[in-house]
Amino acid sequence: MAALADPTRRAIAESLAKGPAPVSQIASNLPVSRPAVSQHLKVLSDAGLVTAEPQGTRRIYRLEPVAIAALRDWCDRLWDDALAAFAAQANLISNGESQ
Amino acid sequence: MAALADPTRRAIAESLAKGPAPVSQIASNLPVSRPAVSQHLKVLSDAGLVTAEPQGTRRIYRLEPVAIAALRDWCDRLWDDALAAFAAQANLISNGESQ
DNA sequence: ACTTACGGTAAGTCATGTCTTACCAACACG
DNA sequence: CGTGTTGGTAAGACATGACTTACCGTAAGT
Repeated sequence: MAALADPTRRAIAESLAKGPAPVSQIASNLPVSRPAVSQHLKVLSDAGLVTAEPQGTRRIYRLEPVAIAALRDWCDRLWDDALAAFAAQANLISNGESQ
Repeated sequence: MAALADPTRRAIAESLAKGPAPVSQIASNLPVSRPAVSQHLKVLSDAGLVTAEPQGTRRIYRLEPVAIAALRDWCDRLWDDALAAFAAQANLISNGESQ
């Protein structure tokens, strides 16, 4: 999740969500140089968010759906915990809490 | 979403998911000083992820569920796009693509 | 084989962010 | 009305990270 902190990396992720692409194509839609994109892709790859498949001199990067699912699960857990805590507090109040 | 990049802030968010708390209580469960927590809370507050309610000398922070929902929506959109792209490519192949 | 395109890596610069200590304001309580 | 507690802010040290240019390896095509 820390891998998606950088706006450029989020842009890369959103770009790859629309379909796999080689490095140059990704870089052409971004305001940074190609080596910068390579470095970002390394971070995303280390985080397991993307995978690369060599195809001749090109490397086709694609988004890894299971990693996105894991991220969504984290959000869901936070959401559920927050709701449970809210419900618990609501019960306390409805049971006659002193404020 | 960039606000949740820092591990300490994620820990704060997870802590607040279990229920509202004043600053000192949050800081007592973390390996950083109280001012650091205050600064993190400011970032989270600016991002709309948490809200504060003054209560005497204390300030009770609580997680903002709608912000969590927005985060989850972002994940869902990424997920849906990735699946749609995958399905589109699968259709191309099944229709007899030359690769 | 030579050339060209693609992409990863190294080195270096520069900005951003995180943490600390020190200080100050505000509310509650004796 | 002083005293203690709570918490936000300032200043500064320090690390981390993002970007650039330059370079090199590798595969494809003529």
